[in-house]
Formats: sequence, C-alpha cells, structure tokens
Amino acid sequence: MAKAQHKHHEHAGESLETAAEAALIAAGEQWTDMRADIFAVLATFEKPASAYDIADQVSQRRGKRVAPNSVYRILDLFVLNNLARRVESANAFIANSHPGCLHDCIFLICDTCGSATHIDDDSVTGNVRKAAEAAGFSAVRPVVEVRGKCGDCD
Amino acid sequence: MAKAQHKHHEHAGESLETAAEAALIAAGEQWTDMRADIFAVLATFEKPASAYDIADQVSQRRGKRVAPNSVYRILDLFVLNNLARRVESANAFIANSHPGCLHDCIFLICDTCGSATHIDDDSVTGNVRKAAEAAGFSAVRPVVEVRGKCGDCD
DNA sequence: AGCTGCAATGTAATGTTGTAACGTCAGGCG
DNA sequence: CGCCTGACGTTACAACATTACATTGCAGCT
Repeated sequence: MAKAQHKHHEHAGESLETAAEAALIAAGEQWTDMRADIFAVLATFEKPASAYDIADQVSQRRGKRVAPNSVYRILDLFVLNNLARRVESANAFIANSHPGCLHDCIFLICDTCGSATHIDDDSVTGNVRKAAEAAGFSAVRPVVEVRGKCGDCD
Repeated sequence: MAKAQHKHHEHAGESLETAAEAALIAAGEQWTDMRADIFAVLATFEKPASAYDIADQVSQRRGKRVAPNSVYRILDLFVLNNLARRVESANAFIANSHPGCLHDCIFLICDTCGSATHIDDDSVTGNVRKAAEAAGFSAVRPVVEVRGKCGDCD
C-alpha cells in the first residue's frame, strides 16, 4: 500500500472553527449557535473532553444550563461528519484539527498528563485494515489508540 | 521487525480455566473460588461481557448477590495478568484464550452480532508502537480494535 | 396572519459503567 | 493468643450515556 502523502491544513482557533463550519455546511447540515459553541469549547481542550465537561463549559458560556443530552447529540453529529473524534479508551471526545480530511487516525494518550495527540499514518492503519480483512472481517472503523507517556512527561 | 512465529495453545472450556489458574498462580496470586467463578463465567461469553453482566451471572451461579465492585477488582487483576482483556470500544471484557502468551492483540468487533474475535499480528502492532515512538511517545499499551462486520454477518 | 411540517434544542428521567471508603472474615505467623 | 495481611462484602456515589417526550423557531404555504 502506497503511503498517502498529502498536505494537511492544521487549523487552530478561529480558523479551525471556520473550517469546521464549512465542513458541516458542505455535509448539508446547519451551523447553529449551539453547534458553534460546542465546537468552540471542544476545541479549547488540550485533552480529550467528556460530554459532561463540555456541557459544563458551554453552560457557563451561555449562562444557562445545557444538558448532556444536547451535547451528546451534537457530538455524535460532529463525529459522524469528522469534525471530532471519540477517544474510546478515555470515553471522551477531541476536535479534529483538520476536518474535511478523512483518515483512520491514531491517538497517543499520555497516562500521566492526559493529553492526546493524534497522528495519521495510513500505512499503519491500512495494515490494521488488511489484517482484519484477512480474518474475514469487513473493517469499518479501526480504533487505534496508544496509551503511554508523551515526550513532555518522560 | 521480524514477524514473531510461535504456536499458541488455544484453550477452551476446562482446559482454559486450568491454564488461567496456572498463569495466575505463576504470577504469585491466589486462585480462589470467587476468581474461578468469575473466570468461568467470563469464558462462557462469546461476546465481550460487561462487568455487570458477569456480576449477574456469577450471582446466579453462587445463589448470592455478587457486587459489580468485586467483579471489577478481579477483572482488573485478570487484565493485569493477561488472563483477560478489556475491549475499550465496548466497555467490556473478554477472556484471553491463551493466557501466558503476551501480545498486543487486535480485536475485531462485529457491530451487527456483537461478537469479538481476536488476532495477534505482532508486525501490525509493532508498527503501531513504532509510529508512536517516532512521535516521541513511549508506548505502553496499544489499543487496536476494529469495528465492522464479521464473516457470519456479511 | 394563520397553519403545517420539520429540524434543533430543552427537560426529565433513567440506565449503564466505574470507584471510593470502610467493614468483615479467614489464614499465617510471631 | 494477638496481630497482620489479603480477599471479599456492603454501601454509597461519581461518571458516562440514552430514551422519551415537550417546546421552539423557521420555511413554505394559503
């Protein structure tokens, strides 16, 4: 399998939100205030954030309680449209820093500081998919996460 | 990285429990009735089982309520000693069919029937580890799971 | 304006998963 | 015996996730 080489636009802050909005619009969904707020809050987290963390922050920002329920709905939408990812081993979510690019991505989660970085290595995830297919399995969504220690915590 | 080639003893039923017991003893832990029961119940599940599922089954088998708490304690011990694995994307546990062999293993979880099979491909997981190290990360516990459709559910 | 339909969000309740704190019991050992 | 230790019990609670149904607001129509 050829290693996919392509440039990513690594967005941050304002620019990332704009990109997320564009991606969601492109998918035929709406970009509402609520969604904007939730995405904005999600993007401020360094570490994977739980739906409840996000609910708290958004509640503060809006001066009105936002129920976890609403957050989950929108988070699901984000994940579906690749604006955010779910980190399975942390029961938490993290913003995708380059919405629009579809990858099987790999998360490195530091057990010490809790931070998560994400790398895209299509050759590795491609091999995971191939190994699954070889076992007669139709891969749909590879979950590749590595728990360990990040460079800062060594 | 050389592909590790070695034989696995694929245990089942009685034999698996014996092997589990041996592995736990070898680790300097005790093999108590409670632990035996929990392992036995865990091993009867085809699919990853939640701690609460196990607690229910063990409660029946013992004719006395066993609290999830106790189950978690023992499950953690099993995971630590490689008698069982945690399936992160399902918040559930599954017995290791060859305790004693230490692998980074790959789970294939069928979203249709819920069954999980596990494969060991050290070249794939080795690459995952290498990709993590290349990013300045000390890999400790790779989590590689693939959600999709199994051969039977195609 | 008034009505209708639909998507988004609100509200409340509940279900599921995971931990913490502390008590009890049995076995080993001085 | 008294003491320690490891296993397990009991209770309570924290954290994560979903379900069912109500409400709001806007678009399109008459």
